[in-house]
Parts: sequence; structure tokens; C-alpha cells
Amino acid sequence: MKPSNTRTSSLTRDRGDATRQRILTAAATVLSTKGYAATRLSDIAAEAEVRTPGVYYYFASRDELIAEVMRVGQRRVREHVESALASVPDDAGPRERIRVAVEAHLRVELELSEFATAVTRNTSQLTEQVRGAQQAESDRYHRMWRTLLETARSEGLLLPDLDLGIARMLVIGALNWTPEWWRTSTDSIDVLVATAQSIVCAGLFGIPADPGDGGSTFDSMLNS
Amino acid sequence: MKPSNTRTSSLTRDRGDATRQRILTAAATVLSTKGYAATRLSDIAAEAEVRTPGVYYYFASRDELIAEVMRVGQRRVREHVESALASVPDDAGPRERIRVAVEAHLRVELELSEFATAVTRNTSQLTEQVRGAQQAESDRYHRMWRTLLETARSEGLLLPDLDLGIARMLVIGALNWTPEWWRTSTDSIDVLVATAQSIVCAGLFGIPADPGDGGSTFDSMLNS
DNA sequence: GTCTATAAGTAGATAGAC
DNA sequence: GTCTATCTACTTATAGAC
Repeated sequence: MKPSNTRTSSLTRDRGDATRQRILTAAATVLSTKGYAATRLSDIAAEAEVRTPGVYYYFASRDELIAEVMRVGQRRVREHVESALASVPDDAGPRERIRVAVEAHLRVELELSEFATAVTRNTSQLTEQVRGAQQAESDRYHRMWRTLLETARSEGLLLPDLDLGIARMLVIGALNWTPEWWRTSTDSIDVLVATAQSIVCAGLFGIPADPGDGGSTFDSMLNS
Repeated sequence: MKPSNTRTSSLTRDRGDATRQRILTAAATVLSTKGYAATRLSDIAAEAEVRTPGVYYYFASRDELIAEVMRVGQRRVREHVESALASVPDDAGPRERIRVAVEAHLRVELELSEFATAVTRNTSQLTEQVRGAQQAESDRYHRMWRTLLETARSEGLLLPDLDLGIARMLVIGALNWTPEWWRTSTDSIDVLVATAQSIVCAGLFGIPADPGDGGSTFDSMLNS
């Protein structure tokens, strides 16, 4: 029962130190605020209160560090949305589930995780190699959304002419773009969540909100 | 009537040469494909078939060159969308105008202009100074969309609980995210345009498409 | 106007002390 | 484990020939 290949095996990775975590979080912070192009290893080190070479004790290279931020960030988004969906009552329909997914995505992106923001804002700037590390997680997240939409379609709820793949990317795109303009300090995220839910539901289902759904004020919206 | 301050005045800028244009276009190409972080001046020069120092005859610095790409790109987006809107019949409603704006934005972004893509994909990565150059144009574009939405609201067409500012950013965000995933060579952009129009119109108005509008096949979408 | 040659500066990465 | 000191490579930018 030796813990042979579980830990302390690979060169300079997977030591569960607090310092390692601090560096990783610092990297997420710098990436999410300054962007990949302007992110210096020295910035990360300063943010983590370590000298620059200290990073190399935990990560083999700058790209390795950033790749791990991407993996963690993408995983957190998925886990948070999945977790939110898991707590939806079984009898809730696809519409409610999509509403929950929209909210969860926005909150993890803008409130909960600098890792998530780091992923969204920088994925397109990465080298092929670094992006590859994140691909598996990203695929998994998109599969989850695909299932959400396919379920809605199979129940005949979706607007009939929607291409599901394109619809999925447009919706996720609208959510992913929010870090580019949303300033958490200024405005209440609740209004953003409600507006996004309303537009997405109306856009996909033709009906803005679930009847009897909390917080909405739709009585007559067909009087246009 | 001397043309004193019109041209040939500033140091190394505004010479209407073909080479200058080639460098500018090359910069847009490299920026839109590789991203700001990976864009080297040498890449731009190679793409423009000039040696690296040749760039400095036309642009004072790397940032000056990139700033001009951003200005041009942002202007092209606005001009293309404005031009498309200008050819909409006067009796068309806000719904049709927004459909046209969605299509124009997508086409200039994905089909017509590498400058547009360069702007969308890299704005967030720029330094404060470079971004500033593009700000005026960007503001103008957003004012145009704001007017579109306000007109729709004043005519009572929009879904009642929408925050117009947030709605505008979500819609533009969905469009701006398309360069991150759309591969022009693979798929037909017509399907993307139709899907985006459908979702945006349904999302904002509660009704997927204008009655009697070209290309759509909506007969009954309230049978959910 | 565009080139060759090169300077100047910066950032990633390593060596080795403690 | 984390530091100081340093190396190397790369990129922007300039000088000056043609």
C-alpha cells in the first residue's frame, strides 16, 4: 500500500504547499486583470509575495503555471454550474434548468472566481500547447450545455428553427463577454442575472420566464 | 489656401503610401489570428513583406501601429452597420432595424474585415493608452445601438423588464464572441446570421422574427 | 524609402548560497 | 524552500548606408 505514484513523483509539480496555491491564485488574479499579454512572471511573484525564481520551485515554466490556471478555472466554472443544476428539483423543466445555468455561469465568472475570469479573458491569446491543457475541461462544459439544450428541444420547448450548436455558442458568448464590461463594484449583479435570464429564455423559448418563477414580473408581454 | 496642417506635417505618420497600408493590414491580420500577446513586430513586417525597421518609417512605435489598427477596425464596424441601417426602408420598425444591425455586425466581423476581428479579440489585452485611442469610436458605436434599443422601447415593442444597457452589452457580447469559435471555412455564415437574429429578436421582443420577413419559417411558436 | 547592423532593454530561466 | 546573482534569448527601436 505504498503511495508510490500519487505524489512527490513528478519533478517540480504537485506539492500540496500553501505557497504553491498562493502562486496559482496570484497568477489567476494577474491574468484576469492585466491579461495574458501584460502578465509578467515577476507580477505574479510579487502578488504572491515571492521572488520570481521561487515560482520555479513549483512550476516548470511560465506556460505550465498559466496552463494550470486555465485548467482550474475551466473546471471551477463547470463544477459550479453543475453543482447549481444538481440542486434544481427533479420536476423542474429545461427552462428552469437553463435559467439556473445562466445565473451560475455569471456568478462564478464575475463574483466567485478570478480563475474563471482568467480563462474567459485569455483563452484566445494562448499558444496552441497551453490551450490544449484546458480543452478537455472546456469540452466537458460544452457537452453539459448541449445536453441542456437537447433536452429542451426533445420536449418541444425550443423555438423550432434554432441551430442548437450555434445557439449554445451565442448564449455562452454573451455570458463570457460580461467580464469585458461588467464592473462588479458599480452595479448590482442581480439585475444582470435577471436580464440575462430573461433574454436567454425569451431568445431560446420565445417566452421570457417560467410562470410562477421567482422574481419576475411578467404578466402580459404579448401586447406589442 | 495653403494645405498647411493637412498632411506631411506630423513626424512619421499620414503618408498615404501603399506600403503603409500594407503594414497596417498585415498588423490587422496578425493581431486577428495570433492575438496581441503573440504579435511580434517582425511577424507584421514579414506579413507585409518589409524588414522590421521599415515599419518605423510609417509608425512611431509598435503601440502606435496597433492603436491605428484598433481605430480603423472599430470605425469599420460602425460604418458598416450604419451603412446597412441606412438602406433599411424608412417604414421598417425597430425590430427589422435590429435584425439588420445583427447581420451587419456579424458579417463585418467574420467575413469582411480582419480589422474588426483584431479589435474584438484584443481590446481587453491592450494598455490603457492604446485602448484610449479606440474609445471614441467605440462609444459612438454603442450610442448607435443604444438608440436602436431606445426607439424600440419608446414604441412599446421591447419586453418590459429589460435593462437596456445590460441588454445591449449582452447582445453585442454574443456577437463579439463569435470570432472565438466560428470557423468561416467550415460552416455557412447564413445559418449563424439567421440564428443570431432569431435569438436576439426573441430575446428582446419576445417574438422571434418579423411577420413577413425574408427567410424565416415561423408559423407557430407558441405551441410549447 | 528601405535596407543592414546593432544598440538597449526586458523577461524567462538557471546556478548555487543559505 | 526561498533567496541573490546572473545568464540567455528575444524584441523593440535606432543609426546610418544605399
